[in-house]
Amino acid sequence: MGLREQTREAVRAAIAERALQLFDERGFDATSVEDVAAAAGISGRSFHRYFPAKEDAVIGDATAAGHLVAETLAARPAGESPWRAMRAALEPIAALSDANAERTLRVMRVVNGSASLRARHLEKHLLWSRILTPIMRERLGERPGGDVPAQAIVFAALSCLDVAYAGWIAAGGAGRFAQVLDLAFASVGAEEPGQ
Amino acid sequence: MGLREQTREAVRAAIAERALQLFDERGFDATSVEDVAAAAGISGRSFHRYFPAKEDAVIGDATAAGHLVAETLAARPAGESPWRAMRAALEPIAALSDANAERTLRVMRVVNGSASLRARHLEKHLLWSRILTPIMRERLGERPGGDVPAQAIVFAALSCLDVAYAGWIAAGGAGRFAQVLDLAFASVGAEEPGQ
DNA sequence: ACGAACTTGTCAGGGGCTGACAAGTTTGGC
DNA sequence: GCCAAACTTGTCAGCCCCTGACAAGTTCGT
Repeated sequence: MGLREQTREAVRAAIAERALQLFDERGFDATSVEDVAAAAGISGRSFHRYFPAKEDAVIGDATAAGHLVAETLAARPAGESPWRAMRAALEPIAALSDANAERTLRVMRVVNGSASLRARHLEKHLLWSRILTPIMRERLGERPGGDVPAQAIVFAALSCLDVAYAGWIAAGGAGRFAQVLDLAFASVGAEEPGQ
Repeated sequence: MGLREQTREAVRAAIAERALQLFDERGFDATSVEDVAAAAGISGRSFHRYFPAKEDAVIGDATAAGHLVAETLAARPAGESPWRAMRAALEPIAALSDANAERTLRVMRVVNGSASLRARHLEKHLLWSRILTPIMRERLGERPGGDVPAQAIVFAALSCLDVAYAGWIAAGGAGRFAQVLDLAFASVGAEEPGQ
């Protein structure tokens, strides 16, 4: 990686840090891009050269995390039930969330506080599902109904992820996140799905 | 209902109709509020007096449908499994979708074609969940983990609803929507959830 | 050192949305 | 029918998000 790209990444991180701080203090909607840019010492126009949208300063890179989950899912043993495999595929996310509990809580608190951030967050799920659904379909084997079964499992799992985050935040970040995620999965899924 | 309120509702419906038509033809993002307003014979400012946001002309009243689902869920027999009860609670929505298949398909096609419309659509789920979660919690009885189990079931069910819509659209609206919804539910849910 | 590649700020402009205000219309009591 | 109150409408001004274009400055590889 060139030096230029390296500094660019550093500046990017600095802006994101400043942005998260301001959003947490004053609220996402009550903080303009100009505010963030000024706090980071750049122009408003330059902010958008680092982040296509205001929300992206909080959400971060969605693709990377998506592929991490996809690889984990693809590596699960074939005998494992779909639902259990999905839970396992999300383990890297859960582990990261527990390892960086403080920051994760802050981010998710900010995200949950704004409709446009929630929206952007859910678009991430849509992106993930496009990667995960083909893997899940292969795992399910021949079934009628096209992508519906695979997609239903994937989205239900991602819903569990979000519900777990909400529950974890509601508990003030007490306990391990992975455990809350387990509870969410156990509340929904079948070990042996019908059809 | 007063005469004034009646005409207001009629104008509202006319604008929504015109808007949906334009959005379907040119795309949601490529159509400005001004365009819709001009097509409806009003000013852009007046559009926002009928709809708080551009998206609302497509999405419609979210609260009404939410309460319909909530009432149906509350009326399900206590012995029924949570997952089966959720499926039954969505039956009014499915029935409406099948009864107005043409329009439902059009709306969902437009919604799926724009990120901001998808976002608005998912905010509706959030609203519904706030109504449904307490009912589901009561149905589940005493469980550890606060709202997590109830919320996980609710959101997983709403995910199935959306996946079913996507599947139905992908099939060009062939067959009954309720049947696609059944498939989605069967792919995910347990009759007897753990914990 | 020097040209190429990249970054930055400024300016201009489109589009969503809101508050304020004046002009016009409808409503309900008389 | 008449009139005051209530409501609707268009216009104007303004904030904010986001983008393209351009000129000025900086950095990189040779």
